[in-house]
Amino acid sequence: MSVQERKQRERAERERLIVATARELAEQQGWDAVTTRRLAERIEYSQPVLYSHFRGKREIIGAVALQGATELATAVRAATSAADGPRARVAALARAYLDFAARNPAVYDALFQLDGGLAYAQEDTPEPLKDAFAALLETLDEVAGDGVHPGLFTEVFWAALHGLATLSRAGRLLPEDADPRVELLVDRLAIL
Amino acid sequence: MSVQERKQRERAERERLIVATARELAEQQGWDAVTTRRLAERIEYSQPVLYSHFRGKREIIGAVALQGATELATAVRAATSAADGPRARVAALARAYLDFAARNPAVYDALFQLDGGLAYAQEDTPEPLKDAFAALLETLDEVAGDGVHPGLFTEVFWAALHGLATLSRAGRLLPEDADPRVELLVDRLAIL
DNA sequence: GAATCGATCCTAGCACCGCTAGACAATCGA
DNA sequence: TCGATTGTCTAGCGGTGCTAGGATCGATTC
Repeated sequence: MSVQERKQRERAERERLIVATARELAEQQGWDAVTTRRLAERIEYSQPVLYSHFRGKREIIGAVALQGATELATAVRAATSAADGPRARVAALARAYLDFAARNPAVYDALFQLDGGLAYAQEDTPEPLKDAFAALLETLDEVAGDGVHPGLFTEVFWAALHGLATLSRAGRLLPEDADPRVELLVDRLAIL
Repeated sequence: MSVQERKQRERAERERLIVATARELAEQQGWDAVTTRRLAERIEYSQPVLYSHFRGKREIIGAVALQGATELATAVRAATSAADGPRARVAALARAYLDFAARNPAVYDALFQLDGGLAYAQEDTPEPLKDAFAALLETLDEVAGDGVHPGLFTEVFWAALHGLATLSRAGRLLPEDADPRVELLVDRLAIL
């Protein structure tokens, strides 16, 4: 029994190594550089080993995405819980979100830009994704305004943040005015 | 001289054919299906012919993007000019933008999701891109609010629309509440 | 302790990708 | 009519994601 447990442990450890390496490589050189060959070489196993853990590259991206969702939720909750008052909380949320996207571009891509084979806004949506949305909802709930469904409000606010994040990163928006853009967004969307 | 002109005409015609075929194929089966081999086969020329018109696949995507930018600008202007009053104009703009993204997903991807090798928010940004932004600015200018730079306001509004467009299309948002989301966005962001 | 047998991993290769060198044919100017 | 130029194609390079099948290793059994 103990032998089997050790094997399972080692297997789980290797799976973590794969995901961590994929993430690292993606952050260093972009997802295009994350090929199954390079990934295999970095973990010092052959290519087919990857396929004994994941169905394919897509699932590896998905695994990185789930990791990212958990971290994003944590980052948002940490930022909002440290702020006083609704206005400050919403602003902190927005900054934390955009900061996460800027600091972890590859992870953000895995979450929202690439196809990680994950289900969204559905029954079988993985828990980390639901929880990340919940983290946004917790703070945005109180500023949705009367008669506005908090979920709907959160979706719109989230979409705005997502737009800012992606357009900024793609060079569609100049980075200089990032702060006033956030201020404008918070002041207009949130009802205090 | 006339012979040369005919050749130039034919060459330009073939270039249009390449772009149109790439766009068609992308809309039908997604950009992943747009390979240089398939594209060459569809236009009934060999692969290298593509490279006598474009530096590579990226430039073909860029060409589709520029076409899309022109059409997006036209669609937005048509919608806003048909609306009465600032509120109606902004709402029409938002709907026209999201409608364009939903009806031409591949073109929208070429514009904002994929790398078409185009410069944005810079000196050498191609005219169609500048004009598409200008089309948004024309209408949003009047609802930016006092003391808010219209360009900055347009960027934020655009980012919100872009977020809604991409998250909707990726299945991150359920399509049912599309209308109320737009209403909320317009009511909150625009100062009437 | 040796033999067996199953799990595990790797080598090799598939079909496809973007892109290009070099052979070939068609057309043009002299 | 002939040479030069232009245009196009065939063939192939190195890369991709993914997989079949053989080899090897280690736990189990006698």
